[in-house]
Amino acid sequence: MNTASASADETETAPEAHWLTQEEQRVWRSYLHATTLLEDHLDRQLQRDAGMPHIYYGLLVGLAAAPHSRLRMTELAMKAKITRSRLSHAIARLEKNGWVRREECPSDKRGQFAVLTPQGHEVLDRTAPGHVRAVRQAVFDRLTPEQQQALGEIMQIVAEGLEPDEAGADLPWLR
Amino acid sequence: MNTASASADETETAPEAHWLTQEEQRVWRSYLHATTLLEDHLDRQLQRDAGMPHIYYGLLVGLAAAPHSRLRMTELAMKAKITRSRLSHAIARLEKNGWVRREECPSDKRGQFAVLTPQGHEVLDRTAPGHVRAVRQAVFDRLTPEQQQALGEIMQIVAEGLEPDEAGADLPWLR
DNA sequence: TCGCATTTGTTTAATGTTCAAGAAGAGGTC
DNA sequence: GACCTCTTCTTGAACATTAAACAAATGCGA
Repeated sequence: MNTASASADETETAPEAHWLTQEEQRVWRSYLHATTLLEDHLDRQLQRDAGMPHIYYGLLVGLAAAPHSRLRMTELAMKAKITRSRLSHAIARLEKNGWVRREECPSDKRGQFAVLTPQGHEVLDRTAPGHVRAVRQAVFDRLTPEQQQALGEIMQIVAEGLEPDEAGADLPWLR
Repeated sequence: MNTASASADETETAPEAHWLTQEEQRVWRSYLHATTLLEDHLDRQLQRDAGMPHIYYGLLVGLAAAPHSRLRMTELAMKAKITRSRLSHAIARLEKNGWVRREECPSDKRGQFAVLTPQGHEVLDRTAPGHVRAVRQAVFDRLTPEQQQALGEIMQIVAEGLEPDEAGADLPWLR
């Protein structure tokens, strides 16, 4: 039995609300395969060359892009689309590596800043070219300009759909 | 300093091999945001409704689609695009839940089959509609037919690029 | 047949993530 | 101020993944 296709006696007609059509299935499978393989690929590339997983690398990039290379924990979690708990653990590890340090927030004693250290900057400078190359090879080099544009639009739509404006939305960094 | 943009004195011209253009950066960031949020969303949906993470659910789906609901470990790892080690752990857990059982392979004494149990089937039947609904809401309902088609093509290209035919390719299930 | 590299799958330890709970401060209302 | 609720961030335990090492079987070539 197939748990994601149209029911057996309905070869392919209306996009029944509860199942994916053959074509939708193909698209969805491609999405899962590509994202799984790409995540694995980039994780390995960065683990090998920078000594950290892809998401940790993204945290350093996020800090580097911020004024004074510093961001409140919640802001950084928001940029990275992860939970504050996950961020806490991650920053603890990056701190141990000497790539990030914490600083207290003067205006709000609950708050903490994560600050990129010079060593953190250095790791980025050293490893960014290799990482960009990996992303290019895996993605941009294989797509036409039209496909690149379409990808951007599609992903933005999906991302926006998952972080609605309404209060009470289940966003990772508010959990 | 920005570790993924064109260098400071080059506002935006040729797509320099080692950096992403502004536009490429936007696309890449959208990709990362969408995939991170979607993975989180589906993991939570399935953890809540089916008591397992998304990738485990995918393993059950893979088995359900196979003849006799059974697959060799390596074949299943290949379908799911994961390592055999990861699969071993996952199947151990699913076995403990009673959703999968292992069977020896008669023709190759090293081999093992993973087999979907009746309870495993039952979990899928019970939870598939909710999962399909979540996927629809997050993805297909928000995209035009053209975008859906483009997404399928793009993701297939990326996936293919990451599993080349050459011998010696670093594929998860061969590690 | 022997020897040896390869394939198949598991195991252990280290690492990373999730979940639930909680400490501590902020901010509002009375 | 006293009280309450919400926000911010951390913690510890349970769960999941990765990495490296391994045992056992296969199968190929001498």
